[in-house]
Amino acid sequence: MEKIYSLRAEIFKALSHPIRLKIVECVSKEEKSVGEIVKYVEAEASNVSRHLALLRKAGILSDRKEGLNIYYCLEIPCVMEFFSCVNKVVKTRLELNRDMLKKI
Amino acid sequence: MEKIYSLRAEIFKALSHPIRLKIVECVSKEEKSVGEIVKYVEAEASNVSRHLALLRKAGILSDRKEGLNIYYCLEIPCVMEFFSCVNKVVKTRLELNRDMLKKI
DNA sequence: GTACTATTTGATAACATTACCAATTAATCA
DNA sequence: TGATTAATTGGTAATGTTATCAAATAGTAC
Repeated sequence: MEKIYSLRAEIFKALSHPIRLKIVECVSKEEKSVGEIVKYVEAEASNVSRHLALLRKAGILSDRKEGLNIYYCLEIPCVMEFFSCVNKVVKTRLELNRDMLKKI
Repeated sequence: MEKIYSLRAEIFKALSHPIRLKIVECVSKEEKSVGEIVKYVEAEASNVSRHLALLRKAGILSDRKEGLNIYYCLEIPCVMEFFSCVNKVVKTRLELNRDMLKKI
């Protein structure tokens, strides 16, 4: 398997967790401190910290230190364009479920 | 965590494996039989079969049976638009690696 | 120096994913 | 019927991911 497919897969893997998707949404408009992100996603700080590190390592977020705070922002804004397509897939799946329900 | 983030994450998870990305590429232009896909991705048939099932379950591929063969095709063409953005991230990462290399 | 706050890291246990080989199903045809 | 081909499924061991709690780091202010 050519390496390029693995490199691409890593980006999708970085986006394949609900907390990480919520983090991406949180920082998509403007940078946010870790504290703000933790409040937004409603998860344990240490857990969020790991997800942030993973997103940074994948190249999706970048960070900046200022005093005690660390601010994260979306490094690759085009990632946001994924969501309308993903919502389309999700919608189709939910509609299929609804149609199956009708048949019961 | 709202359910919608988990549903979205499942789509990304389905795309987060090199073999599955190669499968998506393989069937993106026209439907292909499992045999053709197996040749294209150069992996074990049983392995490819499981990846195909996963992509179908996620709603990304659909399948059609004809005689002994099963044909898969891309159900959600907009997925292909992800790749130019993903390549951008990959390129940035590779450039960072190159720049680090220069400093050694 | 101590105290305080923000964030990350270590250790670990629970859980999920993957590849492999063998066995199975399903369709076709002689 | 049995043989052949295409594809999937069962079992399993190896590997990877995640959440949690405690501990550590790093910056600020006194």
